[in-house]
Amino acid sequence: MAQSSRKINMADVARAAGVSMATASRALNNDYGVAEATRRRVLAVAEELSYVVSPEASRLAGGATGRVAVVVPHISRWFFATLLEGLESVLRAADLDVLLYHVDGIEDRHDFFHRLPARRKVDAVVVLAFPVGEEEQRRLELMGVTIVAAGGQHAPYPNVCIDDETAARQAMDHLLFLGHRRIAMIAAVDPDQPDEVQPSGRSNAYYAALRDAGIPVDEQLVETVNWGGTKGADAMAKLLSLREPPTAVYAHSDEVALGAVRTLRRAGLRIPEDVSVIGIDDHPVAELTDLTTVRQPVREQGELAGRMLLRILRGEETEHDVVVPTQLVIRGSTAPPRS
Amino acid sequence: MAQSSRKINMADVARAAGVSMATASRALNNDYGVAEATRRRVLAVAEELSYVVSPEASRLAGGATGRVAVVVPHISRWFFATLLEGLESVLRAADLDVLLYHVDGIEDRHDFFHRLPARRKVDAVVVLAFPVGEEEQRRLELMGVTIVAAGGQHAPYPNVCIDDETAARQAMDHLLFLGHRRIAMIAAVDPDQPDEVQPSGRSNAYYAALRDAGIPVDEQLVETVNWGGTKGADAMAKLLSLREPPTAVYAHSDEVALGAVRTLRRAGLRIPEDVSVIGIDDHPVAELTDLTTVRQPVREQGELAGRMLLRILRGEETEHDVVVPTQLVIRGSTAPPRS
DNA sequence: GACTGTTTCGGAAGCGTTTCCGTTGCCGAA
DNA sequence: TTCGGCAACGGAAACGCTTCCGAAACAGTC
Repeated sequence: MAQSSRKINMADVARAAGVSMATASRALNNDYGVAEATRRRVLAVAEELSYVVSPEASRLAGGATGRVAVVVPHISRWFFATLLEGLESVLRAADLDVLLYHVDGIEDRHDFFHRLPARRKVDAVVVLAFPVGEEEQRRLELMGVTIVAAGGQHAPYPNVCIDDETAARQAMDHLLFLGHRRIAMIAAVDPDQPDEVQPSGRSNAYYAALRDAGIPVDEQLVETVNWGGTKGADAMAKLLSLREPPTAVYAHSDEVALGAVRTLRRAGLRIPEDVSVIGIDDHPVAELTDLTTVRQPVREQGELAGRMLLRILRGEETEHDVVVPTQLVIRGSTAPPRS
Repeated sequence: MAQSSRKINMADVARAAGVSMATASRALNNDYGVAEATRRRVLAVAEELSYVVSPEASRLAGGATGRVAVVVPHISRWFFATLLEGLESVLRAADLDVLLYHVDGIEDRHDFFHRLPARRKVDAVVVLAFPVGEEEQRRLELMGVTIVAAGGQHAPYPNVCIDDETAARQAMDHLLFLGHRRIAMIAAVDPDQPDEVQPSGRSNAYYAALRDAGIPVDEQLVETVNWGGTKGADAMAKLLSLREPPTAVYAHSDEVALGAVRTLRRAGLRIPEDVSVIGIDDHPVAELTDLTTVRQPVREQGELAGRMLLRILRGEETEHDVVVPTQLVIRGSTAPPRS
């Protein structure tokens, strides 16, 4: 019997399970009003026939799409990719499909927010690792879908993130505790994000820590660069050209810190004997390069956001803001200052 | 007249333009068989009513889904994420949506090919950065959609990749040229991939290069580890415990190479004076750590795969296999052996 | 035993397109 | 004048689901 190969639909499943389409639909969607035995039978048949509902038809008829959009910048960078990885894993476990929207640069970003609302392609959107501007918020509202954020800072949506200020403070306090008083900061800004939404907790903490330690701020010790390691290297070079260079460097991220390390090494300086370096994130290469840093649980943030979304989608209550803890990881790039 | 606010559909447009739905549809889709004047009228009306076709309905009725599935392991690793980034950018520019399927581990992988969660949801699937087993190929066929591969090795589908053997050979030849004769290899295997599909070009080249140089193989100098940097560190430790340690180390990837570097540094050895280290990939951190390596254009591979797919989807001819070139990047981790 | 309430389930009406088949109208050729 | 051919267009059947509404079955209550 070489028939088949025809595309099977819900009617086939219903027939095979000996129920009506209505019941089949309810069973497949885990809807209310289906006897447990019936549901199981339908599910079994569906599995057997390796049937999947057509999202188009489902959506057309008024159901959910089973899709969620994930908006994320800079996928190729560890932090963002890892966040995505965590999120994807829980979403997919829940049988939701992930629509990936990579937005690098203001332009992309604008484009995304401008056109997504037109098409109702998803049940929800997750904004990963960047703050959402006001205009953009308005566009999102317009879609009328669930929204969740993660990895960025305080968002107007259910959100999971770290406390940047605390994390930064942990780094600074470690340096201070070691006895450093001349501490430089290499701040990183994302050139692809509008200035107004740049989170600044990591900078604030620098000043706060210094103030609390009674150390006057020397603005020469503060460098601001675009994200990315090579920029960190340049900044370090500038710092080394000061009459009185720092004994320790606090970088906004491990990548930037690594850039600084390169410059220091090339200058023949030893780490940590001559200069201490600390980063934030606990990027995998931090472990490989013996870099002291402040760890943030990245994958977990993605996972938590995913679970949060699931709960909301199910109509359950959920906390609005989740802040995950960070932790100082001491490796070989920090030590007390010489003398 | 506060009527309206009802969602307008193609029927409304057709009516307003004084044509049938059939004609409206054809006009909107730029199909054949519509008088120019009519088409313009329909388009004008649609614009006026700010009407957009419902993608769901459109697809239900027989159009393409406008989506493509991307299957990729280890997103959080630079190589995979970058490939994805390149692919996504061209796909999205072509107005295709990307459905992300992350498969880490045999299990995930099996699950994906077994359940084929993407079936009926996409027009094509792109397999990123891993070889597809025979059984898996059979499952994929089952979806009856276009398939393209990238970043893995020789695939039975249209494919873009580097020539692993050539790349590895470039690394080895560099070491050989510098005068090294005692060269170790730290080979990396992916524990998440079935053995049968592990590409081995990077290993083959080691033996071939040695043979061509007339250097006998010392199996003690070959270490095989799982992907990931810390494993590279362990392997290096083993290598250093040999009676006659290598003067140079060729690692299958930059990450593994970095692991080796850490061990060497901890042992107080200088790079490259005491030991040379070379990797493959040109991972961003290679630049930050002054690591000599063989660059492969990763983002481009993703982009090329995307364009290839686009061409196929449009029914155009396209080359079946694209091999992109690799290139030696000399930095500070390699030098002639001492004395 | 009649009645009410609760589950479980089926019929069938959409949802908004595309596309298969025709039909109509017009032009030039015979 | 008739007719074949062709471009332009219309009717209506899918497409595959969700959900409203009502029927049936059954349990519990007085």
